Amino acid sequence: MTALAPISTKDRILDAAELLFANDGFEATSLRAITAEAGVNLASVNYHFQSKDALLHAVVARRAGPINQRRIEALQQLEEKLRNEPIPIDELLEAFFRPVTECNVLVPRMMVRFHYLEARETFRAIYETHFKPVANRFAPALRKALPHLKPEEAFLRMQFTMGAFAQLAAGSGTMEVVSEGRMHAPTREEALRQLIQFTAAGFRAPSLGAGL
Amino acid sequence: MTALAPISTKDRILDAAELLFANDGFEATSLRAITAEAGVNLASVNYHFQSKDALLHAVVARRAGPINQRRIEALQQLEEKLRNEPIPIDELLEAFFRPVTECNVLVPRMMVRFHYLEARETFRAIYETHFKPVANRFAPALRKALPHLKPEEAFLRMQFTMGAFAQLAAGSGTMEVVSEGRMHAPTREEALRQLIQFTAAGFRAPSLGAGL
DNA sequence: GTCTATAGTCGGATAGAC
DNA sequence: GTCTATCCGACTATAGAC
Repeated sequence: MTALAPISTKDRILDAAELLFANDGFEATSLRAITAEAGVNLASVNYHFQSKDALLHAVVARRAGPINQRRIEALQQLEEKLRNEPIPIDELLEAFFRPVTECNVLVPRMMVRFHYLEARETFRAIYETHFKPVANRFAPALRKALPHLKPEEAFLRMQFTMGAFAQLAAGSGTMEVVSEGRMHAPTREEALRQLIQFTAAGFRAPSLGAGL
Repeated sequence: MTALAPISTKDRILDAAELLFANDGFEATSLRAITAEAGVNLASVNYHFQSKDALLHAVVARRAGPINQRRIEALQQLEEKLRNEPIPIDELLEAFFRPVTECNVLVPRMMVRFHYLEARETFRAIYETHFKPVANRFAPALRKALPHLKPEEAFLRMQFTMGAFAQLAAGSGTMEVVSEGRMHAPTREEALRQLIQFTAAGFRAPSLGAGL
């Protein structure tokens, strides 16, 4: 049924915008490119959404909702299973990242752009709305999992982790390009396991103590 | 002497472009914004550089040359000191990242944008010219330092590392913003040490073996 | 809801005087 | 080398017919 349902103009626009925002960035993507990709009329964007900025919000919101819900569900399951005991860092990381890797590939790439590298005010608003609440939900469990780290260290390492993930999400075919075809890209599952292996070890590394 | 030397129009443009490209991105930065920031005439950009793309190349080239030279010098010193023995991964990482953190803060932020997230052909060319040669120079030492990893794993972890660094470089005041003022940002030296601590531990983590 | 047509703005780049 | 003035294309957004 869903497979046969006709795709509305609104959804065609959202799909095209997601694709182009993820691949080319927000500034570099024109509404003309989006409507051409979607096979719809230029004016329909301003009819269904009010502006390019509002379209961006809609594109993010469509994906962020389900992802964040599954993140929180996964965290709740871990909390119930371990009842007050600290959740191992690799399980926390999996709860946070698996919901992202399991959805459309474009989404993480797009989110990465928005969360970290586009500087406009719009992206700040998106961060506040869609990312911050989840981060706050995970923060206490993260602190309990990392008693050996000072808050600043834990925070910095969480940033490193987000960056490592971003790198993974942003790169489409990076491995083939850089290695000039000698290596094959990992599957999503392999990449996720490698990410967790790498970042969990980073989190477990001793505190640097004095200084920070 | 250098402090009193008058700043040429060309350099004023390069400085302004670096600032704005780093903060707002290439697409979002207009030549008009650059010339306004630099306090020079609009037409001077097309006089000194031929186009916006060529200006971008010039902005990157001015910084990438010295940085890469110091990276390779640091690597050579390690190679001479250790004579055929593998270089510890944390020393390799320091040789690679310290030259970047020691220059103007804007540069890494800008390079991060260009290396990973702006999709245009221009950025590919910049990568090929300024980044790939250094990566190739470091690659053998990296392999020797990581005998427990398969090539694909080592490569993937190097990507994670670049992402972690990118996150650090891209965020100006991220820690203050996200923690709502409860934490202070680390100094550059602290941040570098934390980055190396984190990523070196990630590299040392056991291979995941089968699968990848 | 979907189109055409266009307003109004801003972008990169250039011509030509000084 | 530096300016003013301008071309011309591309952009977002909207008005108004259907």
